[in-house]
Amino acid sequence: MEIDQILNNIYPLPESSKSVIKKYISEISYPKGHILLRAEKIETSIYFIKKGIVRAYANSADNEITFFFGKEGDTVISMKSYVANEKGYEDIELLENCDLYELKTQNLQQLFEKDIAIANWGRKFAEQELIKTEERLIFREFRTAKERYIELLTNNADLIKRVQLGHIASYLGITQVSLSRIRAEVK
Amino acid sequence: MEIDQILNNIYPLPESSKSVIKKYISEISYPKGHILLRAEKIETSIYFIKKGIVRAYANSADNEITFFFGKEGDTVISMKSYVANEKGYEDIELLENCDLYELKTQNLQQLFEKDIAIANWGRKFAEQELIKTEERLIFREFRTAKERYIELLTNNADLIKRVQLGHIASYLGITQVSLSRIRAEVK
DNA sequence: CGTATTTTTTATCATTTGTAAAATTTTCCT
DNA sequence: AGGAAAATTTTACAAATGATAAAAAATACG
Repeated sequence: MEIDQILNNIYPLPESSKSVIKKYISEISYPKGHILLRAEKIETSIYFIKKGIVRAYANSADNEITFFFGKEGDTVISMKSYVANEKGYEDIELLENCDLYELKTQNLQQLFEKDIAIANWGRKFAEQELIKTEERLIFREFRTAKERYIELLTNNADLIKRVQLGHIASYLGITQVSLSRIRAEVK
Repeated sequence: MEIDQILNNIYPLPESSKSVIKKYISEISYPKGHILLRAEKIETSIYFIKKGIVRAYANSADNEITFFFGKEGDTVISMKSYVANEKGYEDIELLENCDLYELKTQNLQQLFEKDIAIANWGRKFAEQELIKTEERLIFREFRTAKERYIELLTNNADLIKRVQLGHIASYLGITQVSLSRIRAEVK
């Protein structure tokens, strides 16, 4: 997906503001398996996915939980670094070879102070991510694991094809063994 | 909590921008039990809590889930109405008599287009809500129900005193019976 | 192509959480 | 204060999910 479309999907920008942002955006590719963002670091870049798929996961003592998948057109970001300039809680791993657009947070922050259209673009970006996160938080509680799987299968069939089931299970909030049971039932 | 402090806690605004916002803010009180925002409506106001406590809950076929508590200094908002101008998924119920500051969304949206400091204030507001929501989504998965209860007890003791346990249980993602079992253990 | 590695499935048993209903306590109202 | 209503706790049982181990299948790679 091209950068113009990605920026516009978040919030339509006047051409002048868009070309200002684009001055600070560069393209970069990394191979499958690369860790793009790290939980222990204050990250200084955000990325937009041109091609490929990534996952965000957080670790506690004994287990690892995948809580986000990003694909073409999605933004990859350590929200904690971006918002609070603090270490995040997530690693981001590339699940395929990826082509990315990179933007330094610092440059974006400066644009927020100077260009009101870009400030509102940043506002819309946060608002949209917020809606998505809030919906996930709420609707997870309303559905059983099986229903959540079927919903993912219906709305994001490609995700299930492109991502290994252990990560999907974690994203759904169940064990891989449970997911396997569900799949046997649903078939 | 006074409106100046509430606005500033989100993001420090220059005096000029703050007085512009304050022109559009009025005070209003409602009694315990009042439904401030409704799921079936596109809401046209947002509120800041001067005094009192509220809960947001969503309904599905058979059950109701509380997913947010707001108290002094917090913002009460139908995020779906505010962001997308669509019906939300939540009702907001006042759990005590409340004193509120009211701001019409439409007025705020107009200020976003004209005043860059206010646009960045709106951006920061969404970003901070996003961080809070994301943390809840992630860390819920890492802790057992008992750990989540103890955490709430430690960090929000007043909430447990001010809110009935059925709502607390729902917020923690468990049944009231489960919470009762946990409380018997923890005591 | 064949072997090693990774991923997925299956089976068993233990634990957690839910459902339903009754008992108890607290709150509210006159 | 007294009684009704609401909230909370307790109990017994059922269902869902987790943990563990091992087998089967798919994939990677020399």
